[in-house]
Amino acid sequence: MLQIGEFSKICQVSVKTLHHYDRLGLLTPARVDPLTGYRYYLPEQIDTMNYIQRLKRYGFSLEEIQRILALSDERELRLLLRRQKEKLKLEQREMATILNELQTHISVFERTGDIMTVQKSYVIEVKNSPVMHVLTNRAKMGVDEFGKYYGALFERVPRERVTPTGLNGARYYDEEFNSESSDIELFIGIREREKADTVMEACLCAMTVHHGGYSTLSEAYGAIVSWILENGYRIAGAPFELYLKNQFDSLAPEDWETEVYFPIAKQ
Amino acid sequence: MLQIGEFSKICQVSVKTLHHYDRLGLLTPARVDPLTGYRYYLPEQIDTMNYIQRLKRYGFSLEEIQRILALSDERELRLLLRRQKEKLKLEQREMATILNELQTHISVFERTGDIMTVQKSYVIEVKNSPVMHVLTNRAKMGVDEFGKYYGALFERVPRERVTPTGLNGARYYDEEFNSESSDIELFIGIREREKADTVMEACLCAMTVHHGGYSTLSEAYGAIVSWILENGYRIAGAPFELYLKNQFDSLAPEDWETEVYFPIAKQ
DNA sequence: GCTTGACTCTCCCCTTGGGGCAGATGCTAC
DNA sequence: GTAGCATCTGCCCCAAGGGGAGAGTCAAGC
Repeated sequence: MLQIGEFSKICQVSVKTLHHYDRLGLLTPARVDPLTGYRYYLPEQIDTMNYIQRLKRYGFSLEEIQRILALSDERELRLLLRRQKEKLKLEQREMATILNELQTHISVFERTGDIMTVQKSYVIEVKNSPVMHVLTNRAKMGVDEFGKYYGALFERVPRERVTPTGLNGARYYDEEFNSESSDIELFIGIREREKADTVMEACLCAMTVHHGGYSTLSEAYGAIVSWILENGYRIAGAPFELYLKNQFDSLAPEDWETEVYFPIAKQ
Repeated sequence: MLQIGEFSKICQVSVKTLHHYDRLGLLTPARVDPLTGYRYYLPEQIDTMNYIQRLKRYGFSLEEIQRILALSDERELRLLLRRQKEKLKLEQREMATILNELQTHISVFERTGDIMTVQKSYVIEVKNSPVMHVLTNRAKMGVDEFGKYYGALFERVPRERVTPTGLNGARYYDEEFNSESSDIELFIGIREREKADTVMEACLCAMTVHHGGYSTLSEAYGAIVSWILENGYRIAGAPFELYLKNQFDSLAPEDWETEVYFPIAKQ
């Protein structure tokens, strides 16, 4: 039997951590002296501890680790490991995108000497939005469910024998930016006016083109809104985006292009 | 002037976050009504908010961001951005290593059907440690200062005209594994017995070879210690490691090799 | 047998970046 | 005048522990 200090040294974790895991029920000592409360561990528990540390490195939370330890189904475990791998890969790609963004930022900063240039370079245009015949799908959704809802929308294309124009986008009705549940209307442009759910008429808009991944998209929104406020217009409707170039064109995030439109009217 | 709700929508951050930033002094509203406490923001503050979100994506903490916003020195800012880039790159490399580890784990698991195999594959040997003549440097250090202290040690090689054998390692005296401050003795093996600081005599050891990066090294320690406890030996001295293959051989972490030695004696 | 120092216990507060809710006002429109 | 939002402050909560206080425990030395 090992005292907590010895066990902690062998496993290279702090005593605090062992207390914590005991309290969570994640790794309870083999024996706890009922009089003194001293914790005693068995050598076999070193393996369990190493396994826990390993799963922690893989990015599982302690709660998930606890479930994994209690798991008897081998297939389920396999599934969880694979899913975690995909999650790590995704994080890695996101980190690569951010690194790219940071590199761009540094270059622009060193060239111009202004730290804000990189996010102020939006050219705002006032023009009529294009007329579009669209299939639409409006729902309360989280931004992570975008793909799911878009999929459902695209399934209608062959079924209803329509021809996509390639102009796809989304309109944000309640702009709370909850990110977990917003009122979003997805749409895909089609040629056939008579088969469309809606015809989006032209309307006067302030718009700009956003280059890059969606994490910086709010900067485009900010740029347009401040332009509107500073130029004597007011927002006259829900804003929408058109996805000109994105991941479905097999492009890296830094090459994506998105048009952001805000319907406006003179004050 | 914008109310907090409008400002929050434009910047796509929650009202809670704006309250939080106000309390931290990170982004204070341009005007706060002294009677009602209502916060009012200027359109220009949208840029600041976007800048903050950008720095947050780059991985700066809110405290760091506050310092950056207060910064007037352009060179210092450049330095901070570059340093952050290096930090992100390091994280990215670490994530790649972990992904590799996870992939190996999944393969071994699918081949053997046992989730623990991958960390139980240490072959423990009982043998005499090699006799080594070494230059040593014992100090309280954090694991992240390893490189620094090793550098100092290697500078002595040309100065004292000694010939490295390529057997380098470290001995851990106080095995608290504080990771921030441990009593560690670094050593590099040399040919010349008479010029050595210490001669490490052969002693009976339980040892194993660890393959892979150092994040899993504690599993080797755990494996040896449980073997010692289960086989009627006791630990008879401070353990040490020999770095056979590592980053200085331009190898990826998964190809590194480390020998771990624990001096032992019969119970 | 006593003391000393090392080890361990529980309990409470702290960290980061906010989220959620309660109860109280404020603002605006009808 | 009042209904329905918007907003305010204040309090507790999350994960994964860290730090320290104050008290009890254990083994060794005298």
